[in-house]
Amino acid sequence: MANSNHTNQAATIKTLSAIQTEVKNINRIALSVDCVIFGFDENKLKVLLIRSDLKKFQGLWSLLGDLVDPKEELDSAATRILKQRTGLDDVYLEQVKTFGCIDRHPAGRVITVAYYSLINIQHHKLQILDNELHWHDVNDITELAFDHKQILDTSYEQLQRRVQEHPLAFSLLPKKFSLRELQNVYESILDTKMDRRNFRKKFFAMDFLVDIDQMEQDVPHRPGKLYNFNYNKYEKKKKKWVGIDF
Amino acid sequence: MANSNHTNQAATIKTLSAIQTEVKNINRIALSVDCVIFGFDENKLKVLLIRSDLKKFQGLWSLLGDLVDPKEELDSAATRILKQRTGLDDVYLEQVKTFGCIDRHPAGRVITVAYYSLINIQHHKLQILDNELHWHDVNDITELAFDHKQILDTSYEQLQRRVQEHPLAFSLLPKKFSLRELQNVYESILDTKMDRRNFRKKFFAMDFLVDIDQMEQDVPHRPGKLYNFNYNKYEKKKKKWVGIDF
DNA sequence: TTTGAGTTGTGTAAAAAATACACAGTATTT
DNA sequence: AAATACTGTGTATTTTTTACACAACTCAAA
Repeated sequence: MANSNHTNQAATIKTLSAIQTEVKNINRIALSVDCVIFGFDENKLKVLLIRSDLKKFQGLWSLLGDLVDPKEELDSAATRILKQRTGLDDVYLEQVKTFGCIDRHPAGRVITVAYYSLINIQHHKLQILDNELHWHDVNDITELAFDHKQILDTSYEQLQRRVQEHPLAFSLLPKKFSLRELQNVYESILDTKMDRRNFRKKFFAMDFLVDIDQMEQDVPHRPGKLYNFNYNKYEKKKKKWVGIDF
Repeated sequence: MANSNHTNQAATIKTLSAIQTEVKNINRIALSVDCVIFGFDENKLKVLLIRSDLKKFQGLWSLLGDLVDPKEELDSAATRILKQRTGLDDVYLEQVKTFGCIDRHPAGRVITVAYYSLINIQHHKLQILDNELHWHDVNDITELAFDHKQILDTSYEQLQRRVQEHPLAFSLLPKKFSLRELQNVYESILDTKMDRRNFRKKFFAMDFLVDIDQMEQDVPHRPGKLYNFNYNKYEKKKKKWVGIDF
């Protein structure tokens, strides 16, 4: 096979300069990072999209992405994009998958590393003055530029799996939240309804919620208690595994 | 930020040729695929390694990888590497993560997409005549070339999670297997002991195992029954999800 | 042929977790 | 003052998970 840097002949040790020649001259591919930025508002899971800046996709929305600089770490590129677009750093960010279809980008071979991030829309609202940048209901999206619909779907599926096994939901909420808000996050991400009493029982039993002795404000009904999530306690007590279940 | 292909100024539509110029001239990075090939033998989880063909890492073992050709799909590159090294196609293969540290490769910026695959060592034994290619106990590995130890660790952790939620274990076994062999796979991957009767009960209750009415041969003790895994039945009946659990 | 080693195959009782389910009380709006 | 929309709480039932023991079988070695 052409361009192999490993062979199965014993004792074929390549020099570094030979490899360098290969790396420099032959197999170079453009690399981008795309961020699926999730938020939660109006009891719906949202994703932040921008109008495509490519003529070919004019009118379509796309994820927030950028080329990776050759001197830039992947995670740093994702963090940079987030910071540029939302003004936020210190957000939950996780690599999802790398998408490398040959013809996914009209400009040539561009492979992209997808990340998703979870942000608290309230903290962020100020930043979207730009009317080419908008929050969209995840479930209303049918078409996006490039292969971004596929990237969104994959990220959403990963979020659905992860949110059940890790305390991600809190990243979509303010530091103080009511149990109803928390349940709404789960119900919208997982697209299901849960029993309110059992939901409460479950979270109280976990014992990671801190009752901060405050009540909701400005709700048009009886206000509920507010809680924090205690990440420290979680880190100490989190369980290792579960069992075989498929 | 330099090289941005998205801006937050409304109505900035880039032409395709402008983007093409960027992609061609600036942000090009070499791309490779590395495969973590897991096997199961002697009641241990194994990984297939090759002696590094780079002088800098002479003596160290490394994962099986190669540069991706600009005209090659990522999955195809992984499949190709597997076919080259093991002679097998039609194996379980899954993308794990992309590793992009700036200085991970001595030849310059090379980012690598890691895959893991699960193969049945028996089917494969013939192919390793090459004494630079060897199966190693996963748990005995302390150092590898490049950042391959980190890639292995990440892949192994992902395998541990996945094997509990998906029927992967069967890919490490022959089509016909005994329940003890199956339990040994789980115990070695998860590095734990399980109760034999409860293990059996669980798998029989799932109802995906087919009793093929054959017995183990050539075992130095009372032979057990052999089973197949019924993937069709699994695909039809697999559960959607579980619940909040962390 | 006997014995020891190493395994197979099987069931039940107890504990833990998940589920289903109803009503009185409180803040807000009209 | 009435309507709305939520809060907060407990129990009984079902399901799942866990812990645990023994007789029978095959092979290999004495």
